[in-house]
Amino acid sequence: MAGPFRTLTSIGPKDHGAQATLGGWVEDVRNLGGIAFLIVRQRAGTFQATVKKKSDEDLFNRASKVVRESVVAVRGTIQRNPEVRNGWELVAAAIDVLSPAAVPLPLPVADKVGADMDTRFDNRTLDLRKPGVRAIFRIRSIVTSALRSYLAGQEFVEVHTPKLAGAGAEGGATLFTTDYFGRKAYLSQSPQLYKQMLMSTGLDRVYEIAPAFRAEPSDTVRHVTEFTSFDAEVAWIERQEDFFPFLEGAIAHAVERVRSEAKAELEALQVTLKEVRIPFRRLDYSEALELLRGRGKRLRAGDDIDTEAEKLLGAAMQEQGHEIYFLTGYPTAIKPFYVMADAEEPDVSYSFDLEYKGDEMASGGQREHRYDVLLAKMKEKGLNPENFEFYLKAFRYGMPPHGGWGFGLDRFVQKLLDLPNIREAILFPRDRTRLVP
RNA sequence: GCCCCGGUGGUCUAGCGGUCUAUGAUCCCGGCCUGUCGAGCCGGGUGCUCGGGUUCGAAUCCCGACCGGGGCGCCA
Repeated sequence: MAGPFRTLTSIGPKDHGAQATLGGWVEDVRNLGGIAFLIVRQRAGTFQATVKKKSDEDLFNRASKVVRESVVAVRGTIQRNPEVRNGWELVAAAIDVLSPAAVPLPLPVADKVGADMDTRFDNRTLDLRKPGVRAIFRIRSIVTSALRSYLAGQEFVEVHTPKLAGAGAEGGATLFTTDYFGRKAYLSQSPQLYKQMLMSTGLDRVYEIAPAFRAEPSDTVRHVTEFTSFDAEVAWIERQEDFFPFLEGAIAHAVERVRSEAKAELEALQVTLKEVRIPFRRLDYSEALELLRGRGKRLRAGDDIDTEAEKLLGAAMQEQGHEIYFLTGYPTAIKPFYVMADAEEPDVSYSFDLEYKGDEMASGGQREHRYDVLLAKMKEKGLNPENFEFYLKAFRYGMPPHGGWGFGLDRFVQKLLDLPNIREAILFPRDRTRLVP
């Protein structure tokens, strides 16, 4: 099927002499006096349209005046030419400006100067015209596709839980509120409660890739107020390690797919991806404290691992060849009510964080499925069970043992591609100050 | 929320009390050029975030506001 517009990738020197119409954004106009070149950008790269003054002076004059970044359709003859970058050029017979670009551009697209992040996000659609910026989102798409196909192969069901909620997940401090026909509603900060509820139904392996909202006024390169969470929950486990292979497999598969399917994008970003070896290293909390002590950082048993400690551990693991590792056995006291405590040592919980290049990618663990214990822990954490009746109901009539994780997709893409800021991995990021575009 | 740093043409920057009628690049406009591909050459164009203060004199120093970048806390 030959549409009116040909893609650059469908054309080569073999088409020598053929008529074609190509569309794109004019990246540059070079008028050399008697000959002019339009460098036109498409999804996959650029092609050159050539106009000679002596063959069509009117066309030559109009071509020379096209404003950069305008959308044009160029009709002409494909001419083989080894001197040209693609090995061919389009000798133009007609050039239509389908949509002119205004002057000046608020952001340089193909210029030799950069732009600040703020300027770029204010003009994100122009920013995304740059091949390196777009490459991030082609890769992100491969990642989500790989996660889905891997888990589908493990008999997971993809689910979608509500993002408007009448009660918070684990408290209330970090929730955005909104008006719901005169009632107070919240934007979901996590699918945690819902995916657990599903474990009581027979949909015993579920995952969800969806937005989560946090009203934390965080101001860092790894926090945004709206992020994409890759959550999963697995029932019929005996210990949390039983579901680790699913997370490991999904990540390894995603990296492999990116390595094989995004070679051009990785090159545009100047990123080399190493193969991910599974299983990942498991580092126990107490082992981590000892390791930190050896590096001059003293934490008392029960303390949370702060950012400095996290970076130190990351460096230590990296030295041992572990770019990615599980940090297991966090103190029960610093974990939410739904995590299960160790049967032998109740101060230690069946929980973990997944660390990647010094940053937290995921956290999860085995959940408390015993109704009475769950209820007691909820009260212990100062939560009112009445607000969670809808959730507790799922535990009252038979809940299998289960566990799962929440994994930050944006953060993963950031670290995978060594991006300096999580916002780079999000098309239209939302942070403390940015709500537009 | 706290701490550090910063706001100069459309964009990215130099300057950090007078000689700033503000640097350079990119961009835009005009001119030259028939093979450019980071095109080249010549000429021109646009700017000190805002409000107070210090000073003979402020882009430059001080205070405040607003905006931005980074760190911490929190976490995905």
